[in-house]
Amino acid sequence: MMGLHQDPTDSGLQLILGLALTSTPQDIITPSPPSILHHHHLTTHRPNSYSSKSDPEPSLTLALSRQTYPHPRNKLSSEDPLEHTSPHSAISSFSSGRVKRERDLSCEEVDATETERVSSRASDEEEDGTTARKKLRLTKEQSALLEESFKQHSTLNPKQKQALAKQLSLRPRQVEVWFQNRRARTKLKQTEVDCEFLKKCCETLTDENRRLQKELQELKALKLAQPLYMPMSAATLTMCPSCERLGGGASTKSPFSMAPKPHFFNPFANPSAAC
DNA sequence: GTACCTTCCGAACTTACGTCA
DNA sequence: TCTGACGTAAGTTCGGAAGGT
Repeated sequence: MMGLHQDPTDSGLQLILGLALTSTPQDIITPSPPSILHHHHLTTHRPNSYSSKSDPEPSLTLALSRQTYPHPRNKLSSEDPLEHTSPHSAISSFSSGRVKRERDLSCEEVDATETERVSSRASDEEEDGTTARKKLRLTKEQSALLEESFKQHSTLNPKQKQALAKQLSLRPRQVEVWFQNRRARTKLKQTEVDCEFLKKCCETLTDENRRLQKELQELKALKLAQPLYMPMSAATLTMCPSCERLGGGASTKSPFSMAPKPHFFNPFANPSAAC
């Protein structure tokens, strides 16, 4: 997906913001219907990684995609009877602005009883009756293990969640939340990286555009200075102003002949669009 | 076969707490 | 000591997918 992090959400329907780095149809800005945009994932879709030197014309797009990856539930359905954690079915209780999830008490308290005895965190308010939300601070060891686990797989199935929770002396819900937030942070970070990347591309393209405009002006001025019927120096007319290399050769019949195919600038492969 | 409902899950968004400069 | 910024744990809402009827 996005080069660094394999995110299955990138597949599927996309709103592609192309940067016209290639001449492929991917450069076309494809609007998506509002219904699709409603639940969107702002991602940058790059078929190839940033550093792919083998890709002469990287396709850089900013895509709104719809997730189509197989749902985790499919592979682990009903493995975990404790994981009936539907937010829809969860009963939320409000008490002086503090909110608590009832399901943490009902569903996960079973396994939480042993773990919370060790950690004695995140449930103090549940035990003494107050509803003040206390902020859990994970220990270094817990964070390290979670990170390690996240590196292996960014999503957990219930069994993995249970095992990890037990190992960390946390509730499965806490592990789940940590992974959710971790995925969100990863995505945010990647989005920032992508944003910077797009900015740089935009700057490069702007510079290149400016240079080409200037080049065009020079050519126009040259054309006006030399009457068309006068014999012109082939070297002057076929010289690339960018690299000052003589072009054409035997195949160059007309000094103003156009290239058969538009030559798009590729900031990754060529420093100059003309050469 | 399909329309509807239920359940489950993840993403997105939001809130609130702890830390630190 | 106060305060605002920041990081992050946790709550809420919503939509999609799958299974059952």
